[in-house]
Amino acid sequence: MKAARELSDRKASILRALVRLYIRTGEPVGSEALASSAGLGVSSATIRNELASLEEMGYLTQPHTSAGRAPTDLAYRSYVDMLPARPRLRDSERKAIVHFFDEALADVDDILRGTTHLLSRLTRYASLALAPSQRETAIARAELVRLGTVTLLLVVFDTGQVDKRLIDLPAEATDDEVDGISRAMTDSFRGRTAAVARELAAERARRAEDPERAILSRVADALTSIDEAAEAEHVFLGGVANIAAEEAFNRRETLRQIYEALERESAVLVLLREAAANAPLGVMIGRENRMPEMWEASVVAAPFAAGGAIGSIGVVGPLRMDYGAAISAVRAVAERLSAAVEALSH
Amino acid sequence: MKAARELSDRKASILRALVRLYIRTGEPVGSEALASSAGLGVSSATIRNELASLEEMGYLTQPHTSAGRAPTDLAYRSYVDMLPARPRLRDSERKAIVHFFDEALADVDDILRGTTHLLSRLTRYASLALAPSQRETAIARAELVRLGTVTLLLVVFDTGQVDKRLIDLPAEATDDEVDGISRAMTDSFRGRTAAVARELAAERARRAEDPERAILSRVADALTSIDEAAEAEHVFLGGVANIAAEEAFNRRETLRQIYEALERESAVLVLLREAAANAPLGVMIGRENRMPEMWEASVVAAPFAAGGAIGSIGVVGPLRMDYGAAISAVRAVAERLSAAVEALSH
DNA sequence: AGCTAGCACTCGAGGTAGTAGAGTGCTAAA
DNA sequence: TTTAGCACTCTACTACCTCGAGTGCTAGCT
Repeated sequence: MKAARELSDRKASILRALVRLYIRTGEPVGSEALASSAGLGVSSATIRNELASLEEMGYLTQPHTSAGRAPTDLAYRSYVDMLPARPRLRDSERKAIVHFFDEALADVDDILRGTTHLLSRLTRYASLALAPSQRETAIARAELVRLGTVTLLLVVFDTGQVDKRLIDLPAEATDDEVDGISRAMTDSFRGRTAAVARELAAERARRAEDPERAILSRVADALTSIDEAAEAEHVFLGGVANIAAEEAFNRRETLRQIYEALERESAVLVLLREAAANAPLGVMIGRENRMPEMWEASVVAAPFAAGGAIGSIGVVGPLRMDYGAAISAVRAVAERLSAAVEALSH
Repeated sequence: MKAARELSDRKASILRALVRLYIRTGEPVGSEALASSAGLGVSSATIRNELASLEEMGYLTQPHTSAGRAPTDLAYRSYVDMLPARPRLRDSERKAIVHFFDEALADVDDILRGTTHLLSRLTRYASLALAPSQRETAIARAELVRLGTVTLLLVVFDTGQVDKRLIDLPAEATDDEVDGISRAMTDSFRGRTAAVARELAAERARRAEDPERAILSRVADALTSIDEAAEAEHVFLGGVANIAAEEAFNRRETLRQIYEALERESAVLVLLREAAANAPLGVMIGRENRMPEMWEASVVAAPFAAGGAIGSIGVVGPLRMDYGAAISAVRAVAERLSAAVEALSH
């Protein structure tokens, strides 16, 4: 695959038409089909010459000599880069999106869960959502709740997200002591991030006597864990059956790998974070993905704002996905989502 | 398919051997293969006669005249019923299970999430878990947390599970009023189920003045929702890539339907609840499942005890799953799981 | 009465051969 | 530089054949 020099206008038009056709049919496209499709105004022979040239440049492949050409990753990349910056959305889709976000009150997690369903209904691809990192989110309340033999550290963030850890308190701690520490925590942690709260707890532990010392150091450990998990725990998937339904994933092994990757939260995290790195929207095509399991797939993702933090949503489909539709859907949903999530915190 | 009369000993042996072989190879089994397999002590001709008879009785099908026989659902059913009541577990598996449950402290949801991974690693099938219904679980703490414009109703159950709902309080409610109600709630809801708490809130709302009346009636609404969602919200899946990897699901459409069903929490709920209805373990084979989407699959599931409530875990695999292995794994994990969850609440 | 060896029969899997047609690259003329 | 024309290539499809796995049935044996 050679370096991607600038394409002539005509090459670009031909490439665009070819990719469009290939996305629709999934069959290698021949020069004749291109000539008779929308007005390129040149004969099939000319197109043949251009196709040979495009192939040499690494944009196309030929399954065999007497077949048409299929796009390479590079071709999809050019195609996507040539798409209009703000593609139009069908009315019915716009309506579905607006309707969804008019719905009942819910917290960020609920909204995101719903968003994945919305996105996969709109696009017929699998969809992903990554909640804004709670690392930057302030704690609204933190407390200890005694349950039988164990105790629960409960942390409520300003976004309405809740995280919790079981901790094992020393047997000699009385209910009153625990309640006292809980009340002190609630006051001093409010408005801080989990990481800062951890430091506060650790420091106070250092200066305290047992059992308070023991309790606070367990709390600090749990807060470390909460801080670390703050990103990973809130990954949502929707419409994964669309992957199994997608005929472009014709090899069993491909299918398996994709499902395996989607099941690893850490993988989804990386995928979404990289794909949504560019505002307002990013597309990762085939081998542009760092994970080999996703080399047969493309990801269209967009970040959304939530207070200071950033979340992201996206869809996963085959290389020959309908990029136009996916981009407009993801983009429109991300915009509405930003608005909805921002509204939550004001 | 005729009624399943009692099988002669020889028919039963032949059937068992055939199913075992078919599970291993996935190919229709012929009389010769059966004769040369483990000691039935009769010739292939005799076996042929028996096979013809078993086919007439509805236990076997023949893809075409010159092929061997494959088991029907009925054959799998007999096979499973013939399996030893308490199948043995391999040492390595027992060790993996014990090791898993020795792990760190976690709440019911975390344990179940981990359990699905454990089960699908052990069996190479997809696995499901359904948390014990919170309908019967007592509330350990309930409170209102103000977040910007909205307010969060937070409910912590004795099992360590947490549920929450955003509610929209009347603008005229002061922080003090909300705090007062929150404190009163915490005291009066402790030890009650969500449904009972709802009644308490509703009744108190009837006797109160605005804004308390408004607040309490919103709380009652949210509690209704929490009570309703108490079962549905805690469904866990693991190892779903195993479904895509399973070559027995050779039709695209089958694969799609299974993924679609597993994505519907309500479907998984029904599936697990029905399959795990019989203690210590239940098996639903193909068309025994109520959902047509699952007619190409089997479910092995077991209930586990959690205080008064019952949860369940299970695996989903092809009709020709290795029932022996699946049953022993599910059973062993369910037993350990019961112990681990019970330990949490004492 | 039940079992089994033997055998004719059936039918799909897999190989070979031939054909149609889609698509190409090249050449020569406009 | 473009294009009509054409020879060439290669797959998909079909028809046909053969092989062999597996059957059901019959006749004889225990």
